[in-house]
Amino acid sequence: MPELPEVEVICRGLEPNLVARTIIAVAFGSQKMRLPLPAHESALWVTGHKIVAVRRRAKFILVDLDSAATILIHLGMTGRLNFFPTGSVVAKHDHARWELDNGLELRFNDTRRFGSVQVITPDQDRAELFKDLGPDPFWSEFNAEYLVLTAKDRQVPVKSFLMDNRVVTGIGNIYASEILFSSGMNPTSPVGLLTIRDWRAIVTNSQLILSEAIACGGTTISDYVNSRGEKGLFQTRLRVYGRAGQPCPNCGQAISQVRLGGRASFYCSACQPVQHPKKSLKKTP
DNA sequence: AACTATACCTGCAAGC
DNA sequence: TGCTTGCAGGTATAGT
Repeated sequence: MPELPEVEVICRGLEPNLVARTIIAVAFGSQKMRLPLPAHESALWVTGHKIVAVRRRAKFILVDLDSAATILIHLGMTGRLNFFPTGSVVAKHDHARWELDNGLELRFNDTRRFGSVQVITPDQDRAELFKDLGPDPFWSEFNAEYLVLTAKDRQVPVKSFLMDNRVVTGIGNIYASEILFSSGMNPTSPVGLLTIRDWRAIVTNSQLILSEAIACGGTTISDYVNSRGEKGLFQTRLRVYGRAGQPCPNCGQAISQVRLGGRASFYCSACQPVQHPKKSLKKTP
């Protein structure tokens, strides 16, 4: 469900309602998640502690506590975080509940259970936790020079590359298609062929589209809602995602669909032509 | 090392 | 009205 904009919108919605609240009690469901739910002993770091910050790293939500522990939440495809009155009826797929000192409890609901909830204790190495994650699209480290270097001699389709956490975090299946459309790049292009100008366009458009999507409250295709239960609006601004056969907003030609890395990918074959190498890469014997 | 396919889950829509 | 099939916003892993 959620990519960077949706997770960011959820974080911003949670922040004023969580910071300075104390967690009174914690309850977990019994169903298996992608990662095991926190062990019982972890309650020591959570129960009776005050929330000091709510942050985002990649598609993770970090809830920092005054115990110096952090609750780390990933929403997977269908995860939601919403507030309910304490003691109200628990819904199907509610897997975690944090009771607060204001009569509300925060609930993590996740139909498909691809999400995760972890408690990071103060002794755990935070750098180690995120060591395989690339930069956020809004960081200065995400720039054309970095991308040229990282893509050098590689053949992966540029769309799969943009969705690779180790390269850049937060760009998922919807926004990858949108960013490449805005950049005039064919999603199948092998990354090694892109020029520094291509990467500059991709960096600029990534930041532009992701910030627009945040401003619109994210994209709701079927079930995404923010922390107040409201849908996003960016789905009305999608230009290619989910629009196979419909006219390209630029040139009117029918939008094409192709499967890359097992994911549906949308593009205009006129506005996003296939890349051709400028020079032959063939070695002369 | 780089790349691809698959697995993990539930729910929904489309096709028969 | 069922039943089957394929597909969905993510990511870790096993295999080529």
